[in-house]
Amino acid sequence: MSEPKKRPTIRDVAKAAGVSVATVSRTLAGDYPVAAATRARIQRAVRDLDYVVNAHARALSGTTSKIVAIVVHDTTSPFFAHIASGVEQQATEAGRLCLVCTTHGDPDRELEIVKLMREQHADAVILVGGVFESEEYLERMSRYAHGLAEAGSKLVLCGRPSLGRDIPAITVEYDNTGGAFAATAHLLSHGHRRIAMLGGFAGLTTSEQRIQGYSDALTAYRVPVDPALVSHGELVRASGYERTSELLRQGTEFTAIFAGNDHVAAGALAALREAGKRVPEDVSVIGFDDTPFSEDLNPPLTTVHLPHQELGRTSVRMALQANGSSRQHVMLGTHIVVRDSVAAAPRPDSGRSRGRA
Amino acid sequence: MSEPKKRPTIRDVAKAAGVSVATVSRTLAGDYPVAAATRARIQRAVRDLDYVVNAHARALSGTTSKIVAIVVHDTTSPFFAHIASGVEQQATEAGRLCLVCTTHGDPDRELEIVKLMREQHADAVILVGGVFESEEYLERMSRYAHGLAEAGSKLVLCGRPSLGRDIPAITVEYDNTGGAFAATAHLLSHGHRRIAMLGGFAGLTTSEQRIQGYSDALTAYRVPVDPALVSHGELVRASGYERTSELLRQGTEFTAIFAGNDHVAAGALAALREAGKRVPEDVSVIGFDDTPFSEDLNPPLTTVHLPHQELGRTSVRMALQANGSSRQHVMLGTHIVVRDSVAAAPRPDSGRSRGRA
DNA sequence: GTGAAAGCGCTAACAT
DNA sequence: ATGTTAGCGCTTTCAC
Repeated sequence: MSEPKKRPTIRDVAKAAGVSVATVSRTLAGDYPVAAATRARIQRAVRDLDYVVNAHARALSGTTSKIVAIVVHDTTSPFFAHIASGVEQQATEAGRLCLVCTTHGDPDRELEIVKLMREQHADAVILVGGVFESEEYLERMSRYAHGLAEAGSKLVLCGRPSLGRDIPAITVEYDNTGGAFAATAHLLSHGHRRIAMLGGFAGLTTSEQRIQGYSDALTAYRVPVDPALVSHGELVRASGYERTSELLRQGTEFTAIFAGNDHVAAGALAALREAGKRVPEDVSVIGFDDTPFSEDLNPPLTTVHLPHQELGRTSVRMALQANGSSRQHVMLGTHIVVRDSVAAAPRPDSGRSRGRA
Repeated sequence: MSEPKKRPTIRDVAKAAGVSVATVSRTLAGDYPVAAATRARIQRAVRDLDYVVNAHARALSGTTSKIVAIVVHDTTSPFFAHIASGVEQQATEAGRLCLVCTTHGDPDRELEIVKLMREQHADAVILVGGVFESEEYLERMSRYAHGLAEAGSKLVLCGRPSLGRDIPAITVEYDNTGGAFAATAHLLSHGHRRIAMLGGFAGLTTSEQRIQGYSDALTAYRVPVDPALVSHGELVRASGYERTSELLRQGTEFTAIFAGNDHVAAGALAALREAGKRVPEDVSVIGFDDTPFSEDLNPPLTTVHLPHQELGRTSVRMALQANGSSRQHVMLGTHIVVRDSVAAAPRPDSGRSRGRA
């Protein structure tokens, strides 16, 4: 076991090139007039010694950390994965490294992570996805925002609602309510009136917005909202499966399902199939997210497309733009992707669907 | 715009608590005897000032950077996403932050990233997935390994073959060849003899191994390998779709498909369906990966399960274990998940499949 | 165009 | 148990 011979420092390079460390630093930074000959000697030394700067030393002496942090609930869900991908790409283009952390939806963990990000002096911290907007949340977020701002980091809220003028945070949202409205209206315009809504956890901002869009659409069509048709739960496949099975078991009447996201839709599809219901002949299903696998579901899923990548890229862009004030607000659009899971509502007397009353 | 009032430093805390910086440092580190009263005063000061350490300063003065880096081709593919998730979780449990970078399969980009990781003094650098094993690759990887080792980082090769004793790198593989063998044997044991292999890019380590497993199984069953049945390409859905369509168009005879991964399988399924072939009655299909959406394909896909999460976790664990030498080697197992896409080969004269000769 | 030197905020000896 | 101090490796005035 040979001594881990210490890495060369800028001083070693300076010595090897016969110049001062200042000159080496300037040459490496590239933003300063340096004689061509000197530069060449330095670059040679760098190569010979296999020198790389120490990012911590650099970050410590003033300049930026070159790090962008993104915090998500979970990295494997396509919703987060695609947003993260957008962040990563844009960060890379901006010469930044990308730190990824997960909270699994735990607010305390989120708090802890934001603290870690402050320690890292990340250039930007991007908080993604829904949260429970309690009083406590507001207060906490306000502290985050200030702490980060003082540490010189930009805070961006991605896919979660704006907090208003007094808090230094950039907001990059997608039109959640609008998307849910469109999805519901799509079903409504196909003649469906009994539409089950498989929502997310009650209280979570994203869930509430989607349910809001659902209600708004119903109201616009003068269809009363039946509480028996809306349920809350985790937006995962198993939950979609269970909630749909339960609806069927209870004998609740419905001709369409608006799933809180595509995972839930996949579960609903499976439950329906198992119960012998045909989609879309007996029951129509519409999803939310438009993740890549949606087109391979059985049948291919009609769903609402969210601009995941763009959400991520925009977040980074806003945070990093030089003259950017904190507290900007952008809202990205959504649109429906029509595939094969929605059809006209079956005639009420056709008897295939629920009870022949 | 108020002055960005500078963040408090350890010195401010020391002053506020009426102690020396050393005491503060020790208290915060927690690994040193400090009088209860003193500790309390310090913690109070920390809270009052909203102090957080500067990770760069800490990293600079000797100790570790608390960072684990993972480099993947692409973050959105479930294969990488799930491995990354395992890495992230284990890193978090070990009190590390997780840096994620993507190469999009570009070896030069990989080189660049490894350099960045050296700058960051990451505790561990985990390179994930297949590579093109050229001479150049070997040489390059050897340089990586030494550069990283000198910077005090552990290098782990995850899901790529070991490089042998002389290179300081930990290898965490899954049984790629074995998995491919099992998949092919599964088809063979169902009576299939004409099995199309939709492989990955030629030259990529992972592709070669899977094709090797395929050939080995065929050979074990004394079935000749027909080059017309094996193709190379990107392991994405579109490629699976196109290659399958092409096979059909050419009139190549086959009763089963071994897809290089589940995305390719999804594409193959779509192409088959479009061509009026039933799966598994006319053609059987087996995938590779077992990503969550596989069970929702039409029909639910029989596939080879890879221990993604475990691969990630193990990589971190090996790299971080105190007494761990560099250059260990672990191989994780795989297994077949049976669903509905494989059935007995159709009787050759049943006429449903390819040419009635 | 180049050098000298003062930190950046922290940890780890080394004292006491 | 606590304090003093010397760096860690780099950037950045300020001189020349």
